[in-house]
Amino acid sequence: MDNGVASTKGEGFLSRMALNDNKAGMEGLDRDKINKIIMESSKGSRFYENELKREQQVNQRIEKMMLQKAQVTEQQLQKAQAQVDRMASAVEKTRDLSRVIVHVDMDAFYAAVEMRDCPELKDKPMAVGSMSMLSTSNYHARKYGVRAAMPGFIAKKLCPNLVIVPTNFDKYRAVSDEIREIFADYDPHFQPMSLDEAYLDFTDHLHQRQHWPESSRTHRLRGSSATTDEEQSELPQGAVPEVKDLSPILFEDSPSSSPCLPGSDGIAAAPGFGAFEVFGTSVEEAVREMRFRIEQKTTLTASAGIAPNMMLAKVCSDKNKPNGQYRLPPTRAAVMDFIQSLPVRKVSGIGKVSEKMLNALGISSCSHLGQQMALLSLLFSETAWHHLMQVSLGLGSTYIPSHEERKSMSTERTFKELNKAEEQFSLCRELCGDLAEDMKKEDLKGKTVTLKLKNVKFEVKTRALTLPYAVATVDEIFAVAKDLLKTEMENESPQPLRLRLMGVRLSAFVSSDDKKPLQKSIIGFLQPGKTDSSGSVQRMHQKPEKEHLCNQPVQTWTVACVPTTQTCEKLEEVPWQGKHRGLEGGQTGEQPQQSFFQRAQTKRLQLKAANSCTQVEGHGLNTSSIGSRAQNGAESSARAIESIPSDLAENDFVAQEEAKASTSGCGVTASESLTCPVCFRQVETTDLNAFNAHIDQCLSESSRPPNPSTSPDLDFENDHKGCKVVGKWREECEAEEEKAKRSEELEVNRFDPRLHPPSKKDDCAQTAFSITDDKTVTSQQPLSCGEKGPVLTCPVCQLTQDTHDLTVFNHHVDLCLNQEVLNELGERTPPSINPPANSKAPDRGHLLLRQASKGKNKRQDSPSSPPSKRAKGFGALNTIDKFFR
DNA sequence: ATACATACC
DNA sequence: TACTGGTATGTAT
Repeated sequence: MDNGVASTKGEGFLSRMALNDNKAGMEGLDRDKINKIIMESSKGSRFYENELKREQQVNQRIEKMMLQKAQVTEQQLQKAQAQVDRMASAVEKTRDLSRVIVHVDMDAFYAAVEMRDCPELKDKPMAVGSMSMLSTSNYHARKYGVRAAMPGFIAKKLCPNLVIVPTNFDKYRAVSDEIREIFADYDPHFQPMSLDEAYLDFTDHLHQRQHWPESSRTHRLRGSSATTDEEQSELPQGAVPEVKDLSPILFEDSPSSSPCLPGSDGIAAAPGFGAFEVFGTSVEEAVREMRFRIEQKTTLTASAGIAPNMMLAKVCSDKNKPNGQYRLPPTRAAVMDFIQSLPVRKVSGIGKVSEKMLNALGISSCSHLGQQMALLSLLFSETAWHHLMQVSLGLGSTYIPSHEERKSMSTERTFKELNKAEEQFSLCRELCGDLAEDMKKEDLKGKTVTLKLKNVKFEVKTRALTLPYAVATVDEIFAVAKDLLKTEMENESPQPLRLRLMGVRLSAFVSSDDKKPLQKSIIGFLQPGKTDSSGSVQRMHQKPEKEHLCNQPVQTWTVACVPTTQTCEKLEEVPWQGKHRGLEGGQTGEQPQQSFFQRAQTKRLQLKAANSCTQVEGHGLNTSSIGSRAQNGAESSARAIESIPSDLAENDFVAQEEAKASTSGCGVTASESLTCPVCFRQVETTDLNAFNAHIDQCLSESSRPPNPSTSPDLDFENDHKGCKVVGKWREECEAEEEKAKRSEELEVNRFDPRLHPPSKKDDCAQTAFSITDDKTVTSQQPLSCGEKGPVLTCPVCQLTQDTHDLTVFNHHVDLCLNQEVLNELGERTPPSINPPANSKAPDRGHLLLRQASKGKNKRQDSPSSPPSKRAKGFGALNTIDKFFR
């Protein structure tokens, strides 16, 4: 506004507040009038004030961008253009039009369910939600500008007759289960994005379908029995018109007619009734059939998009909404034509803010996107402009990635102002309880606790702390969360926190046994020669139906642009359940014959568990120092490794791969197709540019750190013979392996002699085990090196450690254990790996000491002051401490 | 690692 | 009576 940015759109009000008429059912509305009402309802509210602030932040961001743009020289632009062109043509070669991806989306789902169950509502404008917030609205209501994510009270102003129905998730979930059963018939590995939405890969179904007899493509109209029932009995009241009547929503101007209406193709005219419909073998017929079955089963309609990739399918499903479908033919011409006029905002992943930034650059449609790519590459981050380039070319994921394990779990609640410390703490505890319950259901533990606070001015804060161990119980979570909360109170003191929302989240999951992913990657790295086969074995474990993917160019990095939202509800289906499949038999404690190292590992895990318990109980926590100490050399070196691939992505990958192929025994394979060292699939090209582009894509995804929870550490369970193929673990192993292979630097980092223990023996025979039985030793209260404490002796290298910090100590043991594995495997591995036991290492004790003290520096109070004392130190918070006695 | 912002349903 | 809740990811520090 002041800076002239907002005026680029010619609107006098906040763009963030304005009606989003992007969605279906919102065409041809009186936007100005609606926006006026929205503004009037909002103006002056704290919410509005906060939106104003955020709007200005966005404007500043845009201003900054424009300044940058102004400084771009013609020369830079030309250079960028050349790069963009090269990239584009390389990426172009990875285009795959062979898959048939379908995105299905129920029409106004919650509202439709409610209307179905309450016919009174059918002709009325209605919405599901509350006076505070609406989840969705029916199409009647949309005509008034009433839509999802709008507060009910504003909706009421737009449409005084609006009926608001409270949400009933159990019901939606039940319906969702019904439609998912149908989805599974077309793609058993369909990916639900929420209760009402899913991606399906129809490719396989269509191949089979070609040979299906007509009877298998015949479906009954509205019967109580299953739709695939072959029985030829006539329905008592199966007349065609009734179908339309039963439909919960009347779409007068629906772009496509209901499949069972007269006039549709393939109606099987059972005399007089038309009780059956036969569907053809084409994609469109198959999708129509699926939608038909959904409607027959649930009385609800769905829309679908058919396209060669996920991004396009998503856009297409919106095209003929409601109750319609749209197919984008799998030709480059059709795709490019479709893309040109597509508003950027329609693309999943480009939201309000991105749209506004692009608009400021004169970009509103995808054709502009392509035209401005050079500029975008200079102004946007690499991931961002790569994504935009994909979009501009109409590219997207051609396979539907299965959801991995969840990465976080949280609970949050909004309430009327809460400003009493005691109430805030008790609420916090309640939230922790809820979260703990949910965590238990999925048998998860996490190391990072995040507290989220929103004050009455709608300002949101998050405060996080990462522990050296994983937690899951109320007490454990609360022990951390309450300290985070306390800290915030102190910061605000003497004013009270005036909260309107509080939330608690757990992340940095670790499998229930608190295992670590790091070690197995080393095994994977060392495993000789069987990379290719193990790759496919893994895939058979994971997703056998996707074997064909091996021959596909996979635009892995575009996955990031695909919506990855789970659901709105905690009890939603959890695809990640069963992630331990195939691992159960290999748990540490169940091994009949454990090696010394296995026992050591077991013991260490027990120790960790014990620590978590001790820490939660009693001793006032000094949690603020824990997180900073969680790092040590091992972890930082792991991070260094992970950062390498992205750096390398800048260079010529192929050359490096080829150089290494002889020693690593993998990488470039046959002459007419190349094996991607990241995703391990065959890329059917001999063009190195195309191949490099493919790898770049894969890298930008794989350079993300692996999810610890996907990788229970089986290094010892699998004995030291190498990488056994066990479920997902293998997948991780492979990914790590690939990263490791990429550079000699990796070896340098990974096997930095400084990280390896000297092999000389120490005469101190005391083992860690006897020590760790001492319950006074916890990583919670690390003793500085100068302090007296039990001596810690590494059970592997037998050396006394110059630390009393169990975190540091455990990492040392980890390293030693790794070393053992390396030594053993090293005998069967190319000599490029030095047996580090022989290397002359700098004083390890010194190294650890340095790390320990680095952590100590971050402590806020003296290490010698017991945490319990510190907890009592808040004069202003006496009542709080009392509260927690 | 932490904080914040953006996005999706 | 006055603007959600759950999850993921990107960006900056």
